[in-house]
Amino acid sequence: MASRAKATILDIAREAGVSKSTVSLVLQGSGLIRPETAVKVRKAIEDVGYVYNRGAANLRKAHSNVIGMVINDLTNPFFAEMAVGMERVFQSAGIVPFIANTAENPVRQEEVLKSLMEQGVAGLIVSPARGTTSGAFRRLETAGLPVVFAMRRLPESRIPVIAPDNHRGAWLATAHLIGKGHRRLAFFGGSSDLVVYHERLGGFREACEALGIAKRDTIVVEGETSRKGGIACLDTALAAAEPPTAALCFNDAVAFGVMLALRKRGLEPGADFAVVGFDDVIEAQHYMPALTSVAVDSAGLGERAAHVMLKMIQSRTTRAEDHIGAVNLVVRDSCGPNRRAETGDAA
Amino acid sequence: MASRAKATILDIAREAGVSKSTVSLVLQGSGLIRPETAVKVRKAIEDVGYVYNRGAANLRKAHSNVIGMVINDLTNPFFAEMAVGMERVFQSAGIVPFIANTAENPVRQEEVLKSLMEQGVAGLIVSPARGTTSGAFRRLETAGLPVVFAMRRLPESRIPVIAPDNHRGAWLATAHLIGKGHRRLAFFGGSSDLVVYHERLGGFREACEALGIAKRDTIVVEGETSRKGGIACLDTALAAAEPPTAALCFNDAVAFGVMLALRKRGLEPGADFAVVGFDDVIEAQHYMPALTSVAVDSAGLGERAAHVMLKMIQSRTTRAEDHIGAVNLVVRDSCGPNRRAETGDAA
DNA sequence: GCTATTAAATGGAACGTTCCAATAAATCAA
DNA sequence: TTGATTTATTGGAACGTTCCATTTAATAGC
Repeated sequence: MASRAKATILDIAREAGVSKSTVSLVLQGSGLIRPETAVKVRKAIEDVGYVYNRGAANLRKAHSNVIGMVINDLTNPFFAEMAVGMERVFQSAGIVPFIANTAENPVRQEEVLKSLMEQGVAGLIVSPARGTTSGAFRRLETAGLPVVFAMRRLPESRIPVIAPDNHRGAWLATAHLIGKGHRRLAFFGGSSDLVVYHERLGGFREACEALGIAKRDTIVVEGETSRKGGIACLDTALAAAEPPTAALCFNDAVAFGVMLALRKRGLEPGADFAVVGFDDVIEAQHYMPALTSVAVDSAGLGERAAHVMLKMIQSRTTRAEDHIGAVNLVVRDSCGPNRRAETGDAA
Repeated sequence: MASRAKATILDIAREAGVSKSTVSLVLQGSGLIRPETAVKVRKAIEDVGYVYNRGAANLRKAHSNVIGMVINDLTNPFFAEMAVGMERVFQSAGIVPFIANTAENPVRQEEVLKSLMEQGVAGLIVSPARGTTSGAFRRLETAGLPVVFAMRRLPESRIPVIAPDNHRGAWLATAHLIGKGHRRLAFFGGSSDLVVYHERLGGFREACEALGIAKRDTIVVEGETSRKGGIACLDTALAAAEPPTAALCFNDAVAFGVMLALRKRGLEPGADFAVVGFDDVIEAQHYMPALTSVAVDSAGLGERAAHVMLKMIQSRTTRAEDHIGAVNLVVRDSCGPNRRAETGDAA
């Protein structure tokens, strides 16, 4: 009947006519108490509207069952899917993940990290915000808290990372474009303060070199990793003297922007200009034309990251191996007719 | 430096040569301590790698600065945007929101709610999972915790709700369709265990009646609120003896599915069959054809909900007024040529 | 009947904070 | 000087749990 002050274990004890220790034992499902007593206690718990105070408990136990997931952009379905993947495995491990969004803001990230620590989380999975300084994680490392990075890494840091094989993904996509006969290629979107950017751009560059595209026949346009960014990139690139005929985009979002901008200019994505995305979000297959993209299995990587975290917590270590997830190119319609359907005239 | 055991306020006190009370005062920025002392203490805090234990503090203070946001589907951009809107206002109020995803699973929701309560949150904003029983919130109500529902409401519950004007939105959309000359209309997607469903369907029904469409010329197909669901709905509807020529969809996701299914049948959305969505997610304007949809301003509603929560916490009440957000129909290309560009031949 | 053994329940200290009441030191009024 | 006032600091109790060491009750062995 909801008395004003919050009910505690002592209220239950009084109600049930036992000691607080007995109640505590019941709460943790100990087999030491007589079944009838347990029933009586559980009834009292129900009656007084008790809610367990985990903060008080952690004061003694020191080991909480919550872990924090710090995500740089929840509105990007790519990261949302990753988060959901993580949740799945934590749930079945009886761990409650709390998600916090940083909106790519390092200051916000700092706050969020602090809060999560104060709350006494058992571990942290972080997809760092753009522009994060590695100093931000020193404190967590010295605190001995298990931390793993997902999707993104920091330049010089010993924190384990779960991420896709960005280099190879970019390589595959670039090779695909070249295989379609394109000779002037662009790399659109992203910015150089992201390690991922260098990985993907590196794959692009290496594929170009290996397959005989001169560096002067490539153009790299940095930009926001959003539709808006993609639109801007295309505009910049097409203004060049010898504009590219195909682009590898940092991101699916950028790719969508590029396709939009193409249409606006009366150009048909696929036929007049080839575009490849990266991440393969669900929308990719539903766009017109369907986007060819590098699939990275974000949910799978999320699950992987969660498993690594669980293992770290279990073995009370702060070290773990990096995991580089396999990628594969999903060929759809945004680079022109599909190879299988072709007679093979693409040089 | 990282000594093994976690540093406490007493370690700092020892390090700085003051009492624990002094450290506590410094921690909460009290003006009572001499500046030089404060500096000394702050240095010690840094040196020992101290992390504040909010659990212990809450044991005395009882008022925490974290609130929980329980979201039914984070992978739906509509809800993700709402969450981000909430975050914005909480951030500037110095409150840390923890997000938890229920994936439309009432059992999961129960767990998440329990965890959040145990963690001692100051309030809860919930977008209830499908099939939530109102009993799930009784406990929270009796615990005297401020709770507000966002976007969705429960059948018989006195918890304040922040939601769009679903009835009016559906009415507007339906009227638009009828104004375009359609005489056989469909309502696609959603299921009757959602209150929102009844609101939107009600608007649809009322508009039909008011504007002279007989009930037998309408068809209502329940279905998943996803692309997949939309595809299924269209298939069902077109199999009818006198199939509809236009549809109001429960959801943008459903609408995307319907457009996809139309294309697969060689029908052109807009020209051969009109479709209107609901929610107006960002993708709506980027699809081909761009989707006409009822804009509900999810981020704005999120902000509104957060403000209501803030006010409730401040005034330590558990009551608040409902807020019904204005909606408006954003006319794009999925219902055929735009009125303004027309000569007016649509009957 | 008496002691051993097992089973069930309990009191008390500890966890890391906050905050009240108390002290100590410095300043002021006379 | 003495007492009053202000400023800065401090000890200790309390918050709601857990868990160890103990007590109490029940059962068994002889």
